[in-house]
Amino acid sequence: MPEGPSIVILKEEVQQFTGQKIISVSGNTSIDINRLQDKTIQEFKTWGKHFLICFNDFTVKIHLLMFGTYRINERKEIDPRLSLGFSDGELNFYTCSVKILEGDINTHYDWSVDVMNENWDPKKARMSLDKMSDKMICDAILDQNVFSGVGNIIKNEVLYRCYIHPESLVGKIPAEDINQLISECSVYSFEFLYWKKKFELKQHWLAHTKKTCLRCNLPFHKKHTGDKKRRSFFCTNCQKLYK
DNA sequence: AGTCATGTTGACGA
DNA sequence: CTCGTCAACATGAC
Repeated sequence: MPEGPSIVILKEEVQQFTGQKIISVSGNTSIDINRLQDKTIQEFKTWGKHFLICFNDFTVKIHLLMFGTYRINERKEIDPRLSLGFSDGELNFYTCSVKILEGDINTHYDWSVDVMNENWDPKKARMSLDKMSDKMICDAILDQNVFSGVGNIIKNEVLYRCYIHPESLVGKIPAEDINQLISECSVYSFEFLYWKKKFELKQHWLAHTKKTCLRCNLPFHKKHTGDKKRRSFFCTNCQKLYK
């Protein structure tokens, strides 16, 4: 379900509850949910794939992992991990990780590494990559401390767009290409958001799950690459391997 | 029907 | 203690 853009959509969809008081709370999460009772939501935020429900002096962090889902003013059959009731609606989360972050949320997150945040700082990504020269780019792009919000789909699409083989070593990729990769991580994330809202994300995939390269018509390669062993779809004819 | 995946954490062992 | 590996979690698409 979730890469960064999907969590941005979630944030937009729950805006009706900003400033609302939680009048009932339940769920099978292990956190102390009583703490949320009668609290007012100050703000919803996201940091990459993290969905943040901010209160005065603490924040509930929700991570949907691979299979998490949510419902707004609806319920699924299964028990919610966390359910928040308001005077005029409810918000339900299923099969996700729920944690509490104490104090000022700004002390927990560096917003400048989130590719969809207004404070996103490409130069910072550049500096981080410079320290990872022996890593494969497919792993570096998925590093949430460098490109928060980027997931496996975005990884495959960005590498294809930039003509870079996923197993290329970060330190061997020309500076110009690195800069383009960094830029595309953010640019593609916003395109992902735009297409996902129109329910046409998949039809815009050029690499992810594809069997043939639309540029040269040769078959794609599918391989679990890097330390993370995540699926990569790539064209060895069009995407250059720097090693 | 069985396999696999848009992800991360924590336990365990070397 | 630290590093690396891997199981665990849990749903739905194909």
